[in-house]
Amino acid sequence: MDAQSDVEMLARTELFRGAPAEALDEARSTLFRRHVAADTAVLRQGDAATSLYLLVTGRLRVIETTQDGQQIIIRYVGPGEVAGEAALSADEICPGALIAVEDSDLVGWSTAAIRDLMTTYPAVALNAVELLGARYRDIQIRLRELSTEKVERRIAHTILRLAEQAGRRTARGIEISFPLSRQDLAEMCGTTLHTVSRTLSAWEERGIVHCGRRRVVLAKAALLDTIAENEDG
Amino acid sequence: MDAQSDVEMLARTELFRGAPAEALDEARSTLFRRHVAADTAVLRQGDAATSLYLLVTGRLRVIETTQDGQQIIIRYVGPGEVAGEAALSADEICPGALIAVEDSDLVGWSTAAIRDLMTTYPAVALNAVELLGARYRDIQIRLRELSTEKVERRIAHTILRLAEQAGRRTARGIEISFPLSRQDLAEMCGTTLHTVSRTLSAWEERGIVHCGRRRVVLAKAALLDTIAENEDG
DNA sequence: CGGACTTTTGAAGTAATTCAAGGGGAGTGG
DNA sequence: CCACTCCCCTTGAATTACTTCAAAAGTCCG
Repeated sequence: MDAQSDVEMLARTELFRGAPAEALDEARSTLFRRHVAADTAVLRQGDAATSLYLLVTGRLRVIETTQDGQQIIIRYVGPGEVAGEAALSADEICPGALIAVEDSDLVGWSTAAIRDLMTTYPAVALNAVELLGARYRDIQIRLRELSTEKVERRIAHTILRLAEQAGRRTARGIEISFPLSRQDLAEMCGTTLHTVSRTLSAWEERGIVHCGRRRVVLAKAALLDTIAENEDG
Repeated sequence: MDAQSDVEMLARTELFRGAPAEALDEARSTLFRRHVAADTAVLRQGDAATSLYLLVTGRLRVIETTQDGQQIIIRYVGPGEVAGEAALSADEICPGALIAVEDSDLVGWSTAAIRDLMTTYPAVALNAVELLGARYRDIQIRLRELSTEKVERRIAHTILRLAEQAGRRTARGIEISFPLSRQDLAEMCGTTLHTVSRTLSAWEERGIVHCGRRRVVLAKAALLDTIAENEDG
C-alpha cells in the first residue's frame, strides 16, 4: 500500500480527521499492520494496553468475560473505528478482549507513538477526547436501557442500532452484515439466547424480521421502532 | 479566595494535575464560580453542554430521566472531580441532569475556554483523555454488573463502591457521607426501592450494615464483599 | 403536632430464567 | 455424494427472582 493512500485513509478516521498533514505523516510512519483471521483475538482481557488499533477492513467485537465465565459483548467495531482505546490512557489494562468476527485488517500504534501524536498535535488529542466522549454516550444509553427497559425493548433497540451501524440494504430489508447468533444478541442485551430466540420467532411471525442461522434481516424498521419506544405495536 | 490558593486547588484536580504553571494561570483567569443549594440543578438534561464544571466542595449526582419518567443515577461526583464532561466534546447535549445533593461550590469554564486550554497545553488534553477513559471504565463495570449479576450482588457492589468513594470512618463502620435513600440505591442498581429495602433489612439483621433514613453505614465490609463476589456468605 | 417523606413488610402477579429435549443446517471427511 | 458431527436454533414446562400492589409504620421538619 502506498504512503499516499495510507494518509488518505487515516485522514478519514475519527482519530485523525482534521489533523494537519505532518500529523498524518507521523502517524503513517509509526504505524504497524496486522491481519487477523475470523475468531482470533487481537487483544486479550487483562493484557497491558500497549497498542491502539484502527480497524481498516473487517469487523471486531469487544467482549468481557466474568470470573464465572459469562460473556458480555460491549460493542462491535467497524471499519474506520478505533479499538483498544484503553491505550490512550497511561498504564491501562485491557478491560475486555478484542476478537475478530470476520477476517480483518488493522493498523496500530504503540502507546508511546500515540501519546507523542496527541502531545504534538492538539487536533489528535481533541479527536481522542471526542471519540471517548462518543463511547461514553453510547454506553450510557445502554446502561439506561438495561436499567429501565424490559427484554423485548432492549432487543429491539439493539437490533435497530446494529442495523444503523452495520446494515446493508437488500430486497428483503436491512441485513446486519456480519454473522450474529442468538447468543450474541443475548450477550448484548443482558438476557439469554432462549429469550432472544422466542422474541425473534414472534417478530418473524409478524414479518418484522427475517432470520436464519447467525443472520438477522430487519424488514419493518418502523414497527420495530414502535416496539423499542414502547408505543404499542 | 486568592489566586495562589486557587491555583493550588486546580493543580490537585484530575483535569489539571501535572499541567504547567501557565496553564493553571490561564485556567484560573477564565474560570467562573457557582454556588448551588442542595436539591438544585446545575445542568438540566437536554441543555446544550456549554460549561465544564469542577466540584470544589459538596456532592453532586448525575441522573438521567427516561421519557416515561423513570430516573437512573449515573454517578455521584465528589470534590475535585469534573462534572459536565459532555462540554469537552464539540456541540454536545447534556445526556443527564446534574443535581446538587448537598450545598456545593463549583468552578466552571466555557467550552471555548476549555478547548483553548486543551489546544494550548497538551498536558490538559491528556488529562481529559485520562479522565474520560476512567469514566468509561467505571460505566463499563456497571454495565457488566447489570448484565450478569442478580440484584443482591449489584446492591452490594454499589454500596462497596460508594463506601470507597465517599466513606467516612465512624465507630459503627464506614458511613456513606451523604444522604442516600433506598430509592437512590434502587436507581443506581436498576431495581426498585422495595427490593433494596428488603435486602438492606436482611443485611441489617446479619450486622453487615446499619441504616436509617437516607443513611447507610457499612459495618462488615468483608462480609459484603463475599456477597458481592458471590462466594457464599 | 400535623403533614410530607421515607421505609417496611406482606401478598399477588409476572417476566424471564432455567431445565430439558429435539430439530435443522452447514461443513467435513470418508 | 452421502453420512456424520458440530453448532445453532426452537419450543415446552417448571421455577424463581423480582416487581407491582397495598397498607401501615416511622421519622423528620416546620
